[in-house]
Amino acid sequence: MKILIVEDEKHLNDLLYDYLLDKYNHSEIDQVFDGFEAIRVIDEKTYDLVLLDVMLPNIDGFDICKHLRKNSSTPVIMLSALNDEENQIKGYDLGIDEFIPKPYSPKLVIKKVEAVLARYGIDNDKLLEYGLIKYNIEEHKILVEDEEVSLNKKEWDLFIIFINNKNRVFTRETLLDKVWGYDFTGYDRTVDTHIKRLRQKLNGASGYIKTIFKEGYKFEK
Amino acid sequence: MKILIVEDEKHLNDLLYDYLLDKYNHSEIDQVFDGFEAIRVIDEKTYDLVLLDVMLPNIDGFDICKHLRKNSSTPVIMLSALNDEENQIKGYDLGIDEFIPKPYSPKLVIKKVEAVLARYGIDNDKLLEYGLIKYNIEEHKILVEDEEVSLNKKEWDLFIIFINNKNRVFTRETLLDKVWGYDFTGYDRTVDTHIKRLRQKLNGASGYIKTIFKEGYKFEK
DNA sequence: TTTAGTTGTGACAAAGTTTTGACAGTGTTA
DNA sequence: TAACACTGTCAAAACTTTGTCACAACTAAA
Repeated sequence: MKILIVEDEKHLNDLLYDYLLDKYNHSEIDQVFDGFEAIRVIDEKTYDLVLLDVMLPNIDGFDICKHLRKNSSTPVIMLSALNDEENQIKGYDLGIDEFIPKPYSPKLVIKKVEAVLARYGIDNDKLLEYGLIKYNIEEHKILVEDEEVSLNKKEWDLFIIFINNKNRVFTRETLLDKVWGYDFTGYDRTVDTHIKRLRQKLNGASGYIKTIFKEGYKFEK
Repeated sequence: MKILIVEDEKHLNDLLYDYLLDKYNHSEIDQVFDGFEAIRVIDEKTYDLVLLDVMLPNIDGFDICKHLRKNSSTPVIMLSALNDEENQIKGYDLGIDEFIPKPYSPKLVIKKVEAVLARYGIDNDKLLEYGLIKYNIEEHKILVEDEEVSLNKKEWDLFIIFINNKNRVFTRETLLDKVWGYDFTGYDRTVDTHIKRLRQKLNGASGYIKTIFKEGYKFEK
């Protein structure tokens, strides 16, 4: 699940963040603090839900909502100190899902979030996402472009290391230590073979495993 | 930056989490609550720092530390209610970096965290910047005017030397020694060719590599 | 302005690395 | 036990990187 919090008061933003993380603890929750940033992240990433304050530096919540609605139907919960009917109506006209007047209790916000997510049938299925890949480490499950893929032990071990250490370059030797164990006495090309097999299974996401010539491999979108 | 908190009391764990997140707000901070989990995540992911409680369900902090030290030198700060000299000594023998007796103030913990990270020269791993160039050595990544550029090994090695020694003039001979090694027996114009290739890839920042006629090269905005 | 010495550049072949498919050994399961 | 899946090794193929060279472009000093 991916949730974006747009709120310029750091304290409130963090409060929401903590409550959401507590409730949806394997989710990606992003925080931004002004209108420009909000537009930037909205354009880059698709969220399951946006919590949107109205009064923001640079671009206000209404305009952000307008922008968002141009090409997405992501649910929006609007937070506002401007608790008058006119603003609420303006919000609903722009297609928001809930309007929560300030001051609010975080618990109320969580309730509304649950309600909205339920309404859209979005459930907190703990599938994490990285580009084309969805995965759940606990359930040992991985989907690539929504197709379930089954990995062998070594492939899975490699995958876990990569997904938990995105962007980091691993030498073959390090991978051997981590996956095969310190005492493995074989040949370091073995890593290549398993990388090959993992790449094949990753299909469209095979390119996420990058070869760093003469260094090793790294995992990156 | 990646920090792991191992502490079984949810309340204390969250408290540390909040303080750390506030201080290092773009970092990945993971929380685990018992010994088995701790071992699992330690094996999967490489952290920059581990905060480790001693009294834990399943496996205690000392054994976790032992396990961690088998193949890593990640800094460890140990937290313990067992505030006797013997336990502190036991901890330091296992290679921990700091020992903080409970009860502690979160602020003290943050201070110690800062101190340990500084001691190891670990900084909040954003992309470093120099003029038009952004780079992250660990991730083997370089952006020029926000476009990612891929460098070959030799180009990368040259780049690293330059970026770490801005303004310094290097003779071809010095560069050969540093990049190619003392035993390279080739021709010193090889350097020129690689400089050419590096400049081409640096695009708009190509002029940062200055030719010092009859001396060599230097790197400067 | 000329000249000798330096540096920049494109092409290319050699050297080195990585990818890949095949195979055999090992383990697992029914 | 037979069928099957998983793993490590290998060698050949595919691909990248590298060093050298020849010539063009430039620099500095006479």
